[in-house]
Amino acid sequence: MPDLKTKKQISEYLRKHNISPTAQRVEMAHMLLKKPQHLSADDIYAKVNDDFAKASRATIYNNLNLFVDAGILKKLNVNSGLAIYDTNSESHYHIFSEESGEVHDLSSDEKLCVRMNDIADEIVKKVKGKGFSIKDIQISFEKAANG
Amino acid sequence: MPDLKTKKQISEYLRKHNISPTAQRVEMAHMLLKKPQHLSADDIYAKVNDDFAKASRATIYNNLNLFVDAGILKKLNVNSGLAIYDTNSESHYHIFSEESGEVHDLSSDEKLCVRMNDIADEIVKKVKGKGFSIKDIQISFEKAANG
DNA sequence: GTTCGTGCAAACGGTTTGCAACAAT
DNA sequence: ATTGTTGCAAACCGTTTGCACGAAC
Repeated sequence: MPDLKTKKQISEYLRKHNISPTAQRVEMAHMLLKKPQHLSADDIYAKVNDDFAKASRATIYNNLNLFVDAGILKKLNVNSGLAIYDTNSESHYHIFSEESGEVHDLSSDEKLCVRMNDIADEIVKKVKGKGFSIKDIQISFEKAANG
Repeated sequence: MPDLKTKKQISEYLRKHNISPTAQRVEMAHMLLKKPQHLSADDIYAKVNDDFAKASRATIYNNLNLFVDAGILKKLNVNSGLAIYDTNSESHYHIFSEESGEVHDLSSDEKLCVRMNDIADEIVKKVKGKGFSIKDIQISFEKAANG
């Protein structure tokens, strides 16, 4: 993850991914990539227009898809039809709540991450033999109950 | 899982879950519960109307929600906005493809299941301390690549 | 002046809801 | 007669798309 503080750095980063750095795209990338986070399209729309006020919903969606195709973002389908965009393109495992919609990287907890990688490796081996590879592992949680 | 072959058995089963056994509901439950399977609402609509021809989409959706609330079915949100209904209310872990939409129970592979339960137990402990419990673990795969 | 990006509004697809007709007690 | 269920069509919500306007090389 390169430093992406200035708009110049963002522009270069986008160009490196074959995306021409328009004002809207730079603004989006700047907001998104300054830290690892999980945001819905609507969150992104709101945040971008909070301090810029110049990107329509269509543009947000178009550019999010562009970023995803370029590998800058990951699109997660964690709960009921709402897409979440993950600005950390390195971590692969997620824990989330269907009720609240919150999403966390499992890798932020080292002990869990190690074990997740263990189990993932095992699954990867099994599945690979059949011509597939693991794309993501998602764990959903809920408040209390069902212990 | 009780025997659910005859319509009489289905009716009793529904009543046991406080659902009055209308013709449409019995027909749906009969088709759904005869074996463990993962179906979309549209699959269910098509299958039910294949050999019965008398349940509208609204009724399918209404009754699916009823079944989910009663704990007869589990609703999975595995990929892009398409709900999948799981007739096996016992297994908790799934492996699925976002491209094709196919879903499998991880528990159908014993070795994976054991390891999944190991890791799940560990995660459950961690998460429980914070007032949460694990609801589901989902693993998504894709064809080849990214090995 | 051609190419590419944007913004609007309309379309889309899966799901839900309001309401009138219809059982079933 | 009341209660609950169905079916239709319209509404819904997140997302995509068509098209005309506008910016950039």
